[in-house]
Amino acid sequence: MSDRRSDRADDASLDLGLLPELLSYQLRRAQIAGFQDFAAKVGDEGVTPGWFGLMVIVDNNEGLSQTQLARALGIDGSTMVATIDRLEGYGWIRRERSPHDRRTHALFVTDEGQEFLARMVPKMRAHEASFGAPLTAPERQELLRLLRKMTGI
Amino acid sequence: MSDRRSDRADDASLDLGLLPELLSYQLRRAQIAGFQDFAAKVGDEGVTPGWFGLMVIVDNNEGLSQTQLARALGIDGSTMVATIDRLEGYGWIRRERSPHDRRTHALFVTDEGQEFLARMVPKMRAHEASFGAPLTAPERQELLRLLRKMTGI
DNA sequence: TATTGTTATACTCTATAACTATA
DNA sequence: TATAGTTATAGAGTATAACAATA
Repeated sequence: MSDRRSDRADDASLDLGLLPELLSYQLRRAQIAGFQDFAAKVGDEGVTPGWFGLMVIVDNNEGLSQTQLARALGIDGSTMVATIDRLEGYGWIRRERSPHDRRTHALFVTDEGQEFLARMVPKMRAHEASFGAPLTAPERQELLRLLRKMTGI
Repeated sequence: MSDRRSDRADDASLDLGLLPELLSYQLRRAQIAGFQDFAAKVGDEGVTPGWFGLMVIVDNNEGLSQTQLARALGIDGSTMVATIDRLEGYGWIRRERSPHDRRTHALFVTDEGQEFLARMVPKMRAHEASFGAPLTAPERQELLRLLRKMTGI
């Protein structure tokens, strides 16, 4: 390594300019930090936050369609296909032709999917606890309130 | 559309279970909302929040290396190459062989890049204002404080 | 030996467009 | 005509591994 001080040396010295005062920037940083903590505490089966959320929504809305699920997650229906394919391949989600509208696939969490969720939920709560650990309980609630207020409920 | 109520009808009725109480979930939602507002208010030149942040960091740390920049952004050095290639192609960033260590590329914002930033920064502030509009000024500051506290400064 | 930047390659997530089966 | 799901395809963004130049 050079000992010339005219070369910038350690990364910690970088000046982030106006970034730290931007909500967008701090939100992105917090979300990345959350993702990394999730990967360490929850993601040992290769699961992502998105997959976890998808499983929870199907579990709480049995029989919903792929289109409804895609809308709830804000993604295109074509994107949903491969995701459900994989989750079905893992045996966690089951597609069923709806008898009322034979175009739609009603989605269900299988027994194996229930076991997966039963394993995940405590890990998810542990992740929440460790990720939110720097905050007091009222601060954590206030953060949730402010985030909800900003995005509109 | 079916009139059978045994089919789930409107997406608004979906039950999100434990998700709304999770910091990870609300952070992700807020970040997505922020990204969309950014795209509407700032992204008219096809720029992303990541590119904007990169330009700001180079602007505030002229002559830094690609490796330093990659570390500051938390991405791999190999990923940085194509990004700098494009930004160089747009004429916003300039690579220069460092005379002290001829392996490294010192990065600089070009005059055109400065003009780009001069156009972007006001748009970014407008985006911040509209995105944070549901919050009062003290709430916005408190949100920033809580996010910083959680991710460790 | 180690590091910087590069290339080749692959994987994930996302979208658009065209298609089919069905409504 | 319109909608649900599918397929083909493409574009970002990311990573790992191997490499040349340089330290």
